[in-house]
Amino acid sequence: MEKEKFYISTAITYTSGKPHIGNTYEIVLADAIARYKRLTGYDVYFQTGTDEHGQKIEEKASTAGQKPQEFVDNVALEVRRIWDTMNTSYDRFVRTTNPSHKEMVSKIFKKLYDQGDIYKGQYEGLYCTPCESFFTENQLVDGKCPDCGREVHKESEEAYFFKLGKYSAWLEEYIETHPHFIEPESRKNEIMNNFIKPGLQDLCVSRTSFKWGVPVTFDENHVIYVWIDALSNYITFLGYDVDGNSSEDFHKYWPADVHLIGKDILRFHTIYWPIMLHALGLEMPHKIFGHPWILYGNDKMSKSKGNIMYADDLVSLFGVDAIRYYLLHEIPFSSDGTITYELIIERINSDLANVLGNLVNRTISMSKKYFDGEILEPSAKEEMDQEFITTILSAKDKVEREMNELRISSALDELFEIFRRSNKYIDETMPWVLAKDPEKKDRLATVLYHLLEAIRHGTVLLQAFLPDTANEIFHQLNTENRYMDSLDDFNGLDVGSHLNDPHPLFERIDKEKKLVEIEEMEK
RNA sequence: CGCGGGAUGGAGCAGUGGUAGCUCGUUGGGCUCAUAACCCAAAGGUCGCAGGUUCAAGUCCUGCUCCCGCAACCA
Repeated sequence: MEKEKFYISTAITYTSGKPHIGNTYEIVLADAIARYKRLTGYDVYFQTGTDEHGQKIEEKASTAGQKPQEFVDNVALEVRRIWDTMNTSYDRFVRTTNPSHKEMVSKIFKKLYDQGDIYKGQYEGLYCTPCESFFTENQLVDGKCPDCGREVHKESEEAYFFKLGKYSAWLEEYIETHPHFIEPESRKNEIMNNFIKPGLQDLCVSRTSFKWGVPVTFDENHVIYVWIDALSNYITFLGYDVDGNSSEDFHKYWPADVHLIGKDILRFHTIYWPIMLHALGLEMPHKIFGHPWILYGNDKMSKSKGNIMYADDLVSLFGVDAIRYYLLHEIPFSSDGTITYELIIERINSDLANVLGNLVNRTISMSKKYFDGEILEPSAKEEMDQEFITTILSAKDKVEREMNELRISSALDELFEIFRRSNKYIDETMPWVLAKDPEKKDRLATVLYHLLEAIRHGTVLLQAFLPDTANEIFHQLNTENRYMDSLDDFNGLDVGSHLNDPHPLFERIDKEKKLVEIEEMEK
């Protein structure tokens, strides 16, 4: 039977600078979903990358004394390095400066122009001559240019516009008849009430104020609006062709199942993008999910506040899986989450070191001590085991339910219930007491089998979230049985096989000491 | 009255109108296989404020206070 496909994308990162932990959250979130879908048997296509055009980049490059291409090459490399540091399993890393992408964006623009969805008109706005920039009424500071403080004046210039208004009613109806198209729901309401219901204005989709972008082929003074360029990445890199010669991959994977994006760019993905697709006669993505932000304490991360955390620094302090765990578990589904060093340390100690790490360590140690690490037949089941086993077996469906709603944090909670319940089972069965009575040897072997098998169940699911840790546990268990379908039964470990030596998975962190260390480092 | 969200024990969050839950932290106890870890128990909440509907409201309605986000071509 052919596998069902699953296409997930992150937004492409704007290459104006190094991405911080908040930007990195998105790729990790997408990665957990992608890994989980692969684990459960989907043919997954996971795309991420960088958005490399626009005025801001042109300016940044110039400040850095570099050519724009040189500048974005460096940033893209940095982005990719961070994505790799986070151990994310994207299938393709795309860059909008790719020549075939640019060519297709031009063609898309041309097609929309030819069919009358894009037209040439006049852009009117408040213009600051020295800064060569247009501003809106709201952007002005005391009625003057927010950048230089000088007077602005009304000016108009030629520009191309996209007829959003024409599709306004269609979009409104589409969103209303597809309740899961935009999530979380609060975001949907925001978009509907603020933008769609009042009626959409035509969007200015060309610029003449800078050069770093995809040119309008039939009018060389104009550069295509960066969002048209950026959004197209979801189809161009899959092999979409405007002339009807799209690739096999395109037919196979489009429409996307999930566009995972930050809540700040929801507008572009829920208005411009669907309308573009509709105008091109393409299907809609199934779901656009606007994830929340990560705040440092109560503040938004920003350079001016000096409170930016970077993924690579955090990883060198705490390890990849600890950071992955924090991001995946601590950020709520629809409201902004918080990150601080204290919270990271608390989470590592209580969940990873105590609940998970210590469980694996004590279980394997007992097995080593009592049976030299050999896995023996669980031949002495007792009444009390049933409830334990049932709990372990039920975790898979609970995790599935949460993952289908993209509630990653709740899925992890359900998964960790396996480890929590196992720690309790140790106290209920007291293996160290059984070990003192030679007649209880079969019972002891059974208890240990149950524990090891429960750990294996948890670890199979854990692969989606903490892949390195899962690999290490499988190694210690000395098993290759890491597939989802092995979770329907409770007999996945080979009797007669031997465990490898236990190694702590996560060291407990001395909070005070670590915080001092971090403070020293930041000086 | 621009729109949307939020206000629940020390912290972070769940909560379909019917005895207020979870994780962490705190306190006491237990155990000793294990990473001072694990298990049990307890303390701790007038569920932002004021009204209303209902046999019954954290959950519905109205008003108010405070916090956050969005407000269009800036990616």
